[in-house]
Formats: sequence, C-alpha cells, structure tokens
Amino acid sequence: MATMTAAERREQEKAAFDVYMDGCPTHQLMGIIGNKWSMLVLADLAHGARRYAEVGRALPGVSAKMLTQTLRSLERDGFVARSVTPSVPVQVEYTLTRLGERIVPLLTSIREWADRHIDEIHAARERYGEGAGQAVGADGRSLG
Amino acid sequence: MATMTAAERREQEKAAFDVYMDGCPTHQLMGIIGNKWSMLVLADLAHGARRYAEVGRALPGVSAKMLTQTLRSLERDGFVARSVTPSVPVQVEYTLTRLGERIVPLLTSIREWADRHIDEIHAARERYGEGAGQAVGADGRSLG
DNA sequence: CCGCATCCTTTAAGATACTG
DNA sequence: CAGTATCTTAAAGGATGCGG
Repeated sequence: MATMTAAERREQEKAAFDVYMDGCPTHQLMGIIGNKWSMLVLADLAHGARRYAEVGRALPGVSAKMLTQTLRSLERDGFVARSVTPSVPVQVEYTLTRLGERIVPLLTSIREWADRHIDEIHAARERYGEGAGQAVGADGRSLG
Repeated sequence: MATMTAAERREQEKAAFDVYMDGCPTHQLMGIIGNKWSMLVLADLAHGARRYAEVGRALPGVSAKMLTQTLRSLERDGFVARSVTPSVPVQVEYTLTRLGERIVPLLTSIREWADRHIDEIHAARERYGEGAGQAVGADGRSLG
C-alpha cells in the first residue's frame, strides 16, 4: 500500500524503535547492571572469590531469592563463574570471569562520576524544591 | 543493651546498609539514568535544544506521561533546563545544563563498553543455554 | 502545544517456607 | 550450605481523557 494513516505510520515507527531498543547494546547492558543488586555483587566479587553466603553477608538486606537471581543472571551473561565443590555440605564459589573483570573499570568510572557530581545534583534538587513550590526535600519523593 | 540476638544484629546491619544505599552516590545516579528513557532523552538533547514534541518524535513509543516524567526528573536533578516562551500556544524548550553536558562522556563510555562487549555477552548466553542451567563440575571448565 | 490526572497492566523485589 | 517454590507487595510503565 502506498498510503497509510498517520496513526499507522506511528505504529510502525514505534515497532521499529522497540526492535532497535531491544537490540541496543547499551540498553541491554543497562538491563544487566541497572537492577538493584548487580553492581554491588560485581563490586564484592571484584575483591576476590566469594561463597554464596559470603556475598549475602556483604550485602545485608538481600534476600536469598534476589541473591540467587542476580548471581544466575550475571553467570548467564558471562560476568560471573560458578564452581561447585561436591563436598558435604556442598561448597559453591563465585568469581569474576575475564568479562566480569573488564567491566570493573567502567563501574569505577560511574562511581567516580557520581561521587564528583552528587553534590551538584543535590543542590539542583533543593533549587527545584524552592522554585516549583513543591515539597521536595532531601528525602522527598514527590515524583510519580 | 550489651547483648542482642543474631537476628537483631542482622536487622541493624540491614537497616544501616539501607541507609548507606540510599546515600550512595552511585546508587542515586543509577536511579536517575537507569530507567527506561533518561539516557535516550539525554542522548537526544546532546545534539541540541529540543521542544517537547520533538523529543517525543525522536523517541517513538514513549508515552506523554513518561516523557514528561523523565524530563521533569532530569530537570529536578539538574541535567536539563526547561524554558517556556509564553506565546500562544506556549512553546517549551529543553536543553542540557552544564551538568547534563558533563554526563554525556560517561554515557558515551557506557555505550562504547557495551558495543565492544555485547558479542561476548551474547556468546555467554548461548553457552549458558546449552548447559540448560546445569551445575558446573569442580574439575571442568564450563565458562570462559 | 504542553502536560496533568486517573486508571490499568506489567515487572521488580521482598517475605516466607521448605529441600538435598 | 546453597539453594527452590510460592505468595504478596511495591514500583514502573502505559493508555486515555481533560484543561490551560
């Protein structure tokens, strides 16, 4: 068909964009490290091999479910290696793979940028609270 | 109280860790750029000033709600400036602030890392699929 | 044109209980 | 010790309609 409505054309553009997003390496990487625990697990393993419960203790507040899920996800994506020693009870050790070690500098870059600019972000939040007359404090969450 | 149960001690550690997480600059930064549209909006504005609907067209699939929410969030955090021209109808233009411009190189680093390693991630996923989540033998190597 | 409000669906995360 | 299974809650995201 040579003609289509504007709505149809937007539909197609949206679909094409969705495909692009799904295939976008950056978006995929954010999906891997953008969740609550991945970066923390990676940061902990950067210091050396750790057993399941050791990682858990390093991350107070993580549930067994989320710890397993995060570790599995990182293993699946090639950042973490899991090795089982069939003793009794079994011993499971997690280490970074070469890929895992290679992402550490990027994580460090992110942390450094955050450390250098967090004050400016906080200052902006306070200014925004004043101007808009919205009750947004340091701990405020008025965004929805 | 000089003594407390292990459960109480873990409770305290968890609470302390939650406070630490909330205050962690890296975690806060990930909260800002880790959502679905922020990086895309930032990337679009990196090319120059844009009106509300222009950003929307650059990001097919974004709903008005999410576009507004993302823009507001970035404005609140000091990455984006919003200027209103009181014409009829009103005209609203968005630009990066200095802080917004300063994060662009970091975003570029992330994109470059992702582009360079996405193939290795995909390869790891395929290897993981083969093993069907099988446990790894202590002697054998299953992951590169 | 810009954007807020409302309602609804989907996904992430946490609590709890149980197993080899 | 190192998980799995199930349930519930919290949050993100999306569709739609209204208003300045």
